Amino acid sequence: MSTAEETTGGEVEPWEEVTPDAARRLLVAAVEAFAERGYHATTTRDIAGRAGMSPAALYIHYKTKEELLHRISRIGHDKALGILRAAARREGTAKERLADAVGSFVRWHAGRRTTARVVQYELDALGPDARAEIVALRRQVDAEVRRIIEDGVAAGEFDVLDVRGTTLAVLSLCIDVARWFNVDGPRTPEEVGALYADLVLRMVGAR
Amino acid sequence: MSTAEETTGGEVEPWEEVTPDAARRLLVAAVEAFAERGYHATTTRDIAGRAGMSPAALYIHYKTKEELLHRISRIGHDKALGILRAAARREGTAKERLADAVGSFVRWHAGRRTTARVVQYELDALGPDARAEIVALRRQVDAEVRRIIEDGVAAGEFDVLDVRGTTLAVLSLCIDVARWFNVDGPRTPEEVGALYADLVLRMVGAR
DNA sequence: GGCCACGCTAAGCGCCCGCTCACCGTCGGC
DNA sequence: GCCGACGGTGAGCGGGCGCTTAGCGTGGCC
Repeated sequence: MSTAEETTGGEVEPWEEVTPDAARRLLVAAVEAFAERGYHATTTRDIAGRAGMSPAALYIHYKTKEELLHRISRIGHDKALGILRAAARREGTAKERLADAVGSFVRWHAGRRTTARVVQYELDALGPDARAEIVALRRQVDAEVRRIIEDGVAAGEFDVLDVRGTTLAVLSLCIDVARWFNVDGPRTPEEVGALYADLVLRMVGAR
Repeated sequence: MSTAEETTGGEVEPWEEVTPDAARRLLVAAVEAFAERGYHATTTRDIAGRAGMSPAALYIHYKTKEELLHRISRIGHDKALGILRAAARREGTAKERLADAVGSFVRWHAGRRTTARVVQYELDALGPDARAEIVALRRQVDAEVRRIIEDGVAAGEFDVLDVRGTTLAVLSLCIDVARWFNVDGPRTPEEVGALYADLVLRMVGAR
């Protein structure tokens, strides 16, 4: 989890773990298509076309279109969870850790918006088994944030009435960035991350 | 805009303006189907079936499947905007108005979750003209919230650095309720509305 | 009672979907 | 130089999609 990977410029194509090369190109094409049009509105011909291959090539590397979504969702959630964990488990006060966690989580959702959009909003298109696996990962994300907030409350740093509800709201706020963030808009991922870190510290009543 | 309409129990079917009866039944069926599976994954046969009609019946009342989505989106946005306006334009301090606006807006997104889900998350499925119309309504929603925050800042009630950014975050927080709210979950729409009103007042640094 | 207007259905058209299959070019090992 | 393994293609299958059309039952009006 290097800092280079965590920055949001997108210089590092973050699908290096997907091999062989053709499988990665298909997966990147699928991410773009799913993010633009949604899973159900995307055709396998469109994905293959973006990857510069014939429709049949897709089925050499993936059993079905759904498997593509599953792989994207799995890898994306792993990445998001890793980023959050790195911030949550560093040294520092609860306030510092929460600001860091929200900042980096938001930077990822804004900077890698296409991936985040698929990961966060196409969950329902997965079958029951795959969905269950992803839901388990989401619970870990929730637990990570909740723990920071609980630490802050215990240390007297935060003033929170409803820890679970506030955790939900904080995550909801961060995740929804993937819906509205516009690459051509006036804000950089860094700016949104800083703004959101401040807003979340206010939400938890950080002193 | 009676208070009865604004409450979230769902006793009042809010599609009374849609006539004749068959057209309303089809529209209600479409809302349910779109909310469950998404626009693209919903078939016209499914909608007609839920309304107890043959597939062809749909086309007597609506030109296309997209027109159904457009009508739903238009009516839903009108409703959401009306609810927000009623709260935003009442008498009271900026703090009271903001709490009221967030509370009622969130209660609507939670209590009428199926409608809100379609309205907020299926925008991209509309064609360019219909989308432009809806986007204009969204700008009015944004302007309404921004005005309360500006009023509060001007009156010295709020402490906000970035008014546009904070407005965006507040709306994002409210809208995303439609994604995660679960009718069978532990929270009522009223509870979420109250929690969120408190969180938003913290975000704007209300004294 | 005759008749039309209207709401609806049964059947189906043309299209494009996800996916398959028979086949092919290339490249490393002997 | 031949051969199998492998990654890829062209063509196309079965099916379900959005939508249309011909025709039918019924209720209101004279």
